[in-house]
Amino acid sequence: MDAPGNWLVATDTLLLAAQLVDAIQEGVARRGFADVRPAHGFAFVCISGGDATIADVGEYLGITKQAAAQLVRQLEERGYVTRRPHPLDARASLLGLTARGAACTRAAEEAAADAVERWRAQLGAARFGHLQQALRAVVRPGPLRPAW
Amino acid sequence: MDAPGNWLVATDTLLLAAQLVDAIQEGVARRGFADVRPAHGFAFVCISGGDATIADVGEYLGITKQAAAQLVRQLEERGYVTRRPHPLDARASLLGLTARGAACTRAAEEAAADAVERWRAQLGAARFGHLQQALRAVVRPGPLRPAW
DNA sequence: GAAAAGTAGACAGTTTGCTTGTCTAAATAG
DNA sequence: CTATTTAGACAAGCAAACTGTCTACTTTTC
Repeated sequence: MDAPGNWLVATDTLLLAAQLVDAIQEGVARRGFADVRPAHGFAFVCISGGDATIADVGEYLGITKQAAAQLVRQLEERGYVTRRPHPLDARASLLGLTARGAACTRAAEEAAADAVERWRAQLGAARFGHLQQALRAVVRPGPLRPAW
Repeated sequence: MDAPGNWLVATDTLLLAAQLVDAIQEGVARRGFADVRPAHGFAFVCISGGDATIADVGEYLGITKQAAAQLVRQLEERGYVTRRPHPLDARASLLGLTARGAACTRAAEEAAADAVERWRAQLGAARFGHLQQALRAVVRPGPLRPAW
């Protein structure tokens, strides 16, 4: 029941994710976006989908509306996000990425791709494919919370 | 260069790690340890190694000595950790796990093993073995910081 | 062996990211 | 038209991190 390898797999997973986050963070900063945190990047993903509101961002990140509002305000002040009135609901605002926001999203994707590319190089195409498949199979879709 | 699958692999990795953290946290709480956070668990790993000081914990977790001191104080108050004088250095204290601390560590390992066991069940032995191997191959040893 | 420099950890204050609670204005259901 | 829900703002509070400063002890250097 208590397969000894399982704990090792767990720590490897956590360690790998932590290193990936660090690599993305570092790569994004190196590309000129030093004032964004990982959670901001995840918010970008949600916002770039188009037509997201503050409440949507909150639900996506698994935080309260208030926390999401604060996060969006920061991104607005820093020039990553704009708000325009919702055409159908005068209470709400629709969020959108500025050019800088889109550039930052691209930087994050590039940094992530670079890091993952190293995995591919280390594993070779076949084993990398297995990894890719296995991840897809065990992960459940859900919000990308900046947990722990 | 910009392999489209890479970003997906990255988000799957992050998502999987977040879900794993949640599962461990939930399993540990269900086993009777509701007052510990993930970072505490990582501190236990460091402390259970034996002969760790507060500064060691701080370095291991990638936080300042002050933050580590506060964390250790909480764990002491909650009965997970003890301090004894350092035999060679009157300034320092050596940390150790109490029985409760050891039990909590075991609970975390069990919860993690349970979560990973689900992966094994979903993948089958062969594909799980590939995952295990691939993780081992790409992860670099390092401190298990509660990053992001 | 004494003076200088470094280190372990405590104490105090500040920042930050999140929380709950309350409020408004607008939308929707009856 | 009234009652309920909802989007988001405002305020206060909490907790985990940070920096800065201090004391006591060790280690290094002369």
